[in-house]
Amino acid sequence: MATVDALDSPEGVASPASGGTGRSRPPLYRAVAGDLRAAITRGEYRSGARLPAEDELAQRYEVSRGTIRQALAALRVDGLVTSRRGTRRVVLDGARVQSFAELRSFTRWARSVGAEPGGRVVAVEQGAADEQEATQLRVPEGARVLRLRRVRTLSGAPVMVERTTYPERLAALVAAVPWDTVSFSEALEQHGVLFTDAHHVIDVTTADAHDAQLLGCGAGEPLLRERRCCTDPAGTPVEWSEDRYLPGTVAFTVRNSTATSALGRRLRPG
Amino acid sequence: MATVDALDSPEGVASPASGGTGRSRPPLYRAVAGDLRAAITRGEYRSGARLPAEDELAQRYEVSRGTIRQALAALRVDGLVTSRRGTRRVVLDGARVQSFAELRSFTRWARSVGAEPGGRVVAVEQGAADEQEATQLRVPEGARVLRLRRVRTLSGAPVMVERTTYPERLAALVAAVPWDTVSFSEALEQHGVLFTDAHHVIDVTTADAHDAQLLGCGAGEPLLRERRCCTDPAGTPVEWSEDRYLPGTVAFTVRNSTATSALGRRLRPG
DNA sequence: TAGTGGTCTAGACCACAGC
DNA sequence: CTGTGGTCTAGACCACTAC
Repeated sequence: MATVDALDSPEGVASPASGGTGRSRPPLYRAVAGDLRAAITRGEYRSGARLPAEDELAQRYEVSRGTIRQALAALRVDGLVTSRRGTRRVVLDGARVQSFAELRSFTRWARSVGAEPGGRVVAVEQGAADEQEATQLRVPEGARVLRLRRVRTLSGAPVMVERTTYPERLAALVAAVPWDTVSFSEALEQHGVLFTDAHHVIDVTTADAHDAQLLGCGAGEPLLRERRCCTDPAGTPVEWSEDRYLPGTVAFTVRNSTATSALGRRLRPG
Repeated sequence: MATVDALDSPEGVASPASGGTGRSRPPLYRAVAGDLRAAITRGEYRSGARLPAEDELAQRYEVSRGTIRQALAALRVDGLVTSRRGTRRVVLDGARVQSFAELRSFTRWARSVGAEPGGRVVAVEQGAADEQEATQLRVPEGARVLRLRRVRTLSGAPVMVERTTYPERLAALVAAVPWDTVSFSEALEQHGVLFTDAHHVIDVTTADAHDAQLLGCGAGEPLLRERRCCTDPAGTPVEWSEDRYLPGTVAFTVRNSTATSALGRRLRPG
């Protein structure tokens, strides 16, 4: 059950002089959100059920209503509950929402769905930014960039070709990552590179000869394409990638609502 | 410039005994968010620039810091600004984010990008829900549903085939909408149907004979597919739709961040 | 050390849903 | 009408950044 016990997290007592950055205590509202999320997952509040009122939750968790509202806002963003003035919150049909990290990293996503992620670097090259790369990474056209091409596999079977471009500023760091590393993302994060925002564009393209060879399909066959630009907290682009998936291997899902709307349709030029 | 003037919205003085629902005054934070959004769009705060501090904004708009934070949270969700403790907010490269309504409604979206939306109903039928429809609309398999198939056009050219299924509860309402209505969404909203949450799945499919005929492409050619389920505030499904776009006409875009993550990748069964 | 955003509280009033 | 979530305020303390 959802009691205050859930808030007495072990990290409460800070062991001083610990190594690393020694993260500060996680905020209360996150603990509350986590507990409510767990209760929903556990089936304590089934799909369609009404959540307790904010005031009641505030009493139960012994926090203020504001903190409860922060927690509920998080659930709202994840599409787990509705919110309407005048009535209690209702639990939505709870498709699990992926974390930002799972979204950005093929490796993390694969692990989260219980598949075995793999990858093979097929090309690394230093080059001059073309128009698209320049625009996305916000560097001058012709600036030096590092390109990395990999085949990504699930349980050994190739499902995607990934073409990632990094700005020169990160080139040395990327080049230093062993080629057989499964997750470049995690490696870069360990070196202090922060990914905090991403912009995705999803459409259809066709396989070129190289794609066809790597994925074992025919040239000209349709592929699901995701182009993605990740930025750091200052808004500076840190990675630009074009991923091409074999049809039938993955689909992209989006949840949104009147309160939060991050998906968009885009008119293609021409 | 961003002054309090922006907050003195005309709807301040309520004309009593007006028709319709006579919406209540829009919240302050929305006015602030709108003003900041406009300032960014106007180029007053360019990409990469730092926004004023919360306290300064609070003074400038003569509202509390809490209200300013609500407004800034909205900009954050839209991917317009970053947020990091210790430094001012930074304006991100501002791709305009579409509203939920623009997202859900082809008509609204088309208008928002300055294109001329059109549509033609090619079939309306009463039928029994198949497995997918039953799951999505959360009705028993075999329950009566209303299916609507339309070709959607941009400036006269067909770009998409839309197959929408409504639960029986809405059938009468939908059937009463004139077939030449451009936006069924707006028509339904005017009759009190609320759309507040949506779940989208995006992938690739191939054109069947009917698609090919309607879109003027070859059967078997790849199409970009969006399947969408919209629910009302109580979480009850109100619409299930499968839209198939000609490649090259639209792309889907998603913005997300560590703070808000609504996009997901999904493993396809099989 | 000063500035800034993140978190949290306590209380107030309002609009809307449902009885 | 009562209960509920939405909005707003005023103030507090803390963690982190940048100087």
